[in-house]
Parts: sequence; C-alpha cells; structure tokens
Amino acid sequence: MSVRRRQEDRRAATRRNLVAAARNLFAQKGYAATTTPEVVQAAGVTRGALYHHFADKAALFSAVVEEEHALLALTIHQAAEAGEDEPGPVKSLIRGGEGFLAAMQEEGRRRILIVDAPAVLGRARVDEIDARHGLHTLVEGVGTAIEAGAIKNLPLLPLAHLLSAMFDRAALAPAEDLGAYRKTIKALIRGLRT
Amino acid sequence: MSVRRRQEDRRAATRRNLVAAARNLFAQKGYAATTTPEVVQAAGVTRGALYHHFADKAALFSAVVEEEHALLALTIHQAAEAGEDEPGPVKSLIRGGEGFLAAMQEEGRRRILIVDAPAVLGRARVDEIDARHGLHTLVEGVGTAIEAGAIKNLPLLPLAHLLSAMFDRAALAPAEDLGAYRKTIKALIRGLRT
DNA sequence: ATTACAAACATACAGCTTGTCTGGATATTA
DNA sequence: TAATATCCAGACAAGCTGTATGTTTGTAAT
Repeated sequence: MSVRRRQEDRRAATRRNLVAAARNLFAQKGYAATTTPEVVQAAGVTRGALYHHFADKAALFSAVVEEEHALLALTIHQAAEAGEDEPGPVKSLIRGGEGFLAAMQEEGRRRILIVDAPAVLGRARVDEIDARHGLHTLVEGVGTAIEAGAIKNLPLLPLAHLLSAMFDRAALAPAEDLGAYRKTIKALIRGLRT
Repeated sequence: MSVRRRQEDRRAATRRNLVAAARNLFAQKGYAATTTPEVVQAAGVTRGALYHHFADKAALFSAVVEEEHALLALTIHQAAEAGEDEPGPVKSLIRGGEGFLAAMQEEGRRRILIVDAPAVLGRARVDEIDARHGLHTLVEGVGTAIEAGAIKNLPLLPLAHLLSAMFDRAALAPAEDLGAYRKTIKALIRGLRT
C-alpha cells in the first residue's frame, strides 16, 4: 500500500466537488434543465473530469441521490436520538415519521428524491436504493410493532411501502398544510392498532 | 358559423394522431427517451405539425396526461356502475380504490401518470390536473363518509391526498403483490372508522 | 534519479435533439 | 374568383450529450 494518498485524495476531492455542485443545480433547476457544462463550471473542473468519474449524467444524479438519502437518514437518526424515548412501537412509528417530514424540509431534497429520482433512475432502482436506506428502518419499525401485537398483522413490506408513500406525499405538501397532514397520518397509523 | 367543418376536422384528426402516437411512445420508452421525430413519424406527419399544435414537447406530454386521466376516470366510472352497489360510504371508498387499481393496470399508464408526469410537468401542475379528475371523486367519497359519520373527522383534502398517494404506490407494485396491497389498504381505511 | 507506466483530467469532435423560421398547400370568407 | 387565414412541411441554428484523443500529474521500478 505504502503512502499513496495524494492520488486518492485528489480523486475524492473532485468527485466531491462534482456531486456537491450537481446537488445544488439539480435541487434548483431539476435534472432535465441542468446541463453538464453548468455542473462542471460550478465544480471548477471540465466535462472530462465528469465523464472520467461517472458513466453519464444519470450516474452522477444517482450518486447525488445516494448521498441525499444518506444525509436524510443521518438527520432522522440524530433527531431520534435527541428526542425523548417514549416507548411504544406505535409512538415510535409516528415519531419516525415526524423526523422524516422535518428532514425532508431541506431545500431541494423533495425534488431530488421524490419528484425526479423515479423518472430518471426508474422505479426499480429507486426502490432498491430506498430499501437500503429509509425503507429499511421503516420496515423494522413496522415489524416490531406487528410482533409486539401493537398493530394489526398485515403484510409487512406492502404496509411499509404504503406508509412510505403517505409520508412522501405529506412531504410534498405546502408548508402551511403540514400540520393537517401530520394529524391525518397519525390518525391513519392509530387506526392500525389492534 | 356555416358549415366550416372540414378544417376543424382536419385539425382535430392530426391532433389526435399526434397525441395517440405520443401516448404509445411515452408509455413504452418514457418521456425523456422519446424524441419528437419518432412521434411525428408514428403519427404520419412532420415536426411542423407538432409545433403548430403544441408549444413544445412538454405541452404534448401534458395533452397525453389529460387524455390518460380522462380515460382512467371513464374506466373507473364504468366499473363502478357495473358493480353491485353495496351501500355504505366506507365500502364505496374501498370499491373506488379497487376500480382505480384495476384501471391503472393499463399498459404504460402508470409510467405516464405516476412516474413521468410529476418530473415533466411539475408537482403543482400535476396536482391541478389531478384535482380536476381522480382526486375530485376521491374527495367527494371521503367527504360523504365524514359527513355520514362513518369515518373520523379529519382534514378533507389532506386525507384524500394521502389515500391517493397510497393508491398510486399500490398501483406501482408488482402484479403479484397487488393482493397484499389491496388487503393492507382496506385495513388502513377500515381503521379510519369511528 | 530516470524511465515506464497508470491514473486523472482537459480539449476537440460528431451526432442528435429541440425549437424557430420561412414557404407552400389547403380551406374559408368576401 | 380573389383575398386571407389556417394548417402543415422542410430547412436552419443553437445547444447538449457522450466519446475519443491528447496532456498533465502522480506512482513504481530499476
């Protein structure tokens, strides 16, 4: 191995710059309206660097989605640790949802993850990415709630997907309606109790 | 007015051809991968005609979405009339959902309405279109259920949006999972009963 | 240290796509 | 039938994507 750090660092740095610049532009203008010349100019490199690191524009977007998902999960996790732990699996589900909605308020995140990602990457790939991040913890939460007998015994993954869909839609709602959405989701989840 | 029908007919005919050809291609390859030369060739006209009838490619897609929404509503409506009318507002909601899921199985419809439309037209425009079609009847159904005291008194539009989001996600599920999704949605709606 | 090599990046290029513009065909009105 | 508006076809310019080639920078070996 020796001390070959410089090349590795250089590579990682430009890659980070590209992903960061792309994230901002995708968030502001959307995927289709963002051009690769714009991205590389914002990143301070040329298109040669972009196509050296990524197969195509969609691959760059995919990297942005992965990063955004990771940041989302991180934010939710931190909020969950900070909040007091009233136990109870149903309460946990609801609190997880609140954390998700709060974390989704980050500028541009909704457009990238909910609006553009399915169209650009395809539903299958988005499902796969989602399974590794947000949906994973949601499935766990629903699973323990079912095992504990706190909610009805329903098909695990479908239920998780349906809840996830509700949270996504709520995240897209205008900010002033968010309260009503939270209340309604709470009622829907409570309705699952045995 | 007199009998100026021929021009009107001609115009309507090429417009129909364009929308029909576009619908097929958008359904198969998605919006981004479909080119306007492809569309006009399939429609048997030239790009001149396309840009005479539509401002741009997105406007053509918008027309496709409108038509698809109308067909969707028609199919659901027919199914609803054919089915026996067990009364009860909650049953009605569930049956409406079944009709929606069945009508959504039409080839390409999911891609156009759920995957591509939000990215191409923007969330706001999709909401506006949806409000004039599917969501409209859903809001009515939920409204009467609430007025009848059959389900909890929750914010009308948010609840309708959340249910709509669930149905959309269920429609995207693999065909073999559809049964589990239907069952789960049924349980979620039943949980809303007072 | 110099040479040999590989990785990272810049520049140039070809093909395609979109939207506009101009001209001709067809229908309507006077 | 002349004038006019509508409908549509073909040509054009600008821009974007992906590739291919060249150049620099870092790494390894002798």
